[in-house]
Amino acid sequence: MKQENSDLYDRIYEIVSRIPSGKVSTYGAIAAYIGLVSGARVVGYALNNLDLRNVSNSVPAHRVVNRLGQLTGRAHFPGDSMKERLEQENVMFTEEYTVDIQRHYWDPREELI
DNA sequence: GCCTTGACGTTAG
DNA sequence: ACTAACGCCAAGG
Repeated sequence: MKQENSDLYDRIYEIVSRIPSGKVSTYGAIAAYIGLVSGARVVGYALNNLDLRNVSNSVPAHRVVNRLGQLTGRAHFPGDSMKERLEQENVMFTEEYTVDIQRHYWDPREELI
């Protein structure tokens, strides 16, 4: 069965919304879960459209970081709300704008476990 | 309708 | 171990 573009975006938002508090996920993990091998860029683009959809409050995009744990999307957030948000979740930061991804890494399949 | 850019990731040197 | 280039999908110009 073929998936429409809208479904792809919706799926991304759904997975991101499933990220538990105090945990972070990566674009690649989400992309891989959907079926995209190296289409992690699409995931980022989808989150960018979040602002256009005005659902930023429903989708914790601040919990999504790259595989290095760097807050690459912090520039798209008002001020440092992304970093403060993660700190509010007791997420440990290895650097100013880098979270301890190896410790707080969360995979979409963990909910299945 | 073609080309460039982008919240990334992997492989090669 | 670090740096450079290529690849992927989607949207805007």
